[in-house]
Amino acid sequence: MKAIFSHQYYALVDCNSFYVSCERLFQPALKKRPVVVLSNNDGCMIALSKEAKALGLKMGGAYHENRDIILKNQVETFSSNYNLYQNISNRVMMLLSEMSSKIEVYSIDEAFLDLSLIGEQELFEHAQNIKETVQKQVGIPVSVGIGRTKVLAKLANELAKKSPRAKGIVCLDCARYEAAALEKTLVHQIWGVGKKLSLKLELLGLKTAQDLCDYPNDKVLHKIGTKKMLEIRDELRGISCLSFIVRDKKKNIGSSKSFGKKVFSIIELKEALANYATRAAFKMRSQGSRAKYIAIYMRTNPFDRNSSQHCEGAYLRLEFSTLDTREIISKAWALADEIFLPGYAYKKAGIELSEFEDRDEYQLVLGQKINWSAEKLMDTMDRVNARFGDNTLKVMACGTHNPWKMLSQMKSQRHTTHILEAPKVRSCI
DNA sequence: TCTGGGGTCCTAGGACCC
DNA sequence: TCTGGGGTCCTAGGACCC
Repeated sequence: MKAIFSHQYYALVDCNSFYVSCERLFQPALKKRPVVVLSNNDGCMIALSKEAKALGLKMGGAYHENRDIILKNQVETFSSNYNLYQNISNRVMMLLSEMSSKIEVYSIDEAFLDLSLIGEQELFEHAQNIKETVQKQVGIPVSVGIGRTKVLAKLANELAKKSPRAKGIVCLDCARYEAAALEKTLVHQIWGVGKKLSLKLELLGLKTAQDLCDYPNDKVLHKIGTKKMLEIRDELRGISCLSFIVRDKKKNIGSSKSFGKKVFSIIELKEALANYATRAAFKMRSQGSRAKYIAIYMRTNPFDRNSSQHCEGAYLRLEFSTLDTREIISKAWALADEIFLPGYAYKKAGIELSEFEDRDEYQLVLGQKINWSAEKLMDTMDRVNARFGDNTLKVMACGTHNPWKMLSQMKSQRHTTHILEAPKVRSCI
């Protein structure tokens, strides 16, 4: 007889090797084959199938350093295709929200579910149902971890992914299971404990999650990792500290990318910035916001030891918030003029918008006029681009040739978001 | 040749005020 | 020689996440 807790429970549902699973969805022949998905610019590996990991390939590893292994083992390689991944993610999240009273979408491939309406005896069965339903209706394999707090649910999920016996589900619904899980988890594997914090914890002699859970000295923990560290320990003890966040709007929105080649000219760099600004401004308008704060940065390639380095940022705060892509570009360009240094080989640039106000409800200053024509123009531009594809309408500052543009040589089709790239089905009748 | 991009939260310490 | 103290607000930057 197991001692069952009487508590609130959370589930963490995480899609297995999400980007790889999305690619496999449209190419079933890739099942059981080694597959990797590359970051923007085809720089490093950001998603790997189990089979690819077994070859010794690592998450975050540089593509060019592992090309030999990849070619020799015929590893299927894809450039990232975010249109596809976001669309599949939306389908998964929609389904999950139907299976829970409350859902916190934590990232593109994982979500916390509030299980307060599920009876304790039914938790495991519910996890099985979630797993099977997502697999059947969207075609994406997921792992489910259940625990009394978010940190415990996350920990359960890690074990669900690792242990072959668990078959993708770990439910910490009794003291014995919970203790075993804490004992098996090392401090650096705890959610919220990164490299720096785990080093400090290890210096204290704490090796496992159980050690941290049992550690009584609040003062010492606070010194190591402030309030956050204490919250993590309490969550491990089953005391809920991290709130369930139903994310509404983002507080800052950025866009930055590495260039496909070295950029020496400010004209090309500004063109890239105009494109990034366009994207950030569009994302901001989609959530109904307007920005007051604009920051940009540019940097050379830190890996290139033979070239001189320059990395600098600049920002400004507008008198009145804006949602006008043209205004954002012109401010970004002015900032670029301030910090750009000729003679350097720039590799990356980015823009960030923040200090948002609500698009339609914000404080006007005496004498301030709303630029209705700009608002209408932006709305029209967004609608046209939504209907006919990104960049159908754009500001000329974005240029047309974009020689700095990143490489993305192995991208799959936008199967679900672009009509010309949808899979074709042939009838045999 | 080639090493991601996009976020959140927290806090120390500076600036300023009385 | 002695040179206040307490409070608030802001922000850059650190740490972490996927």
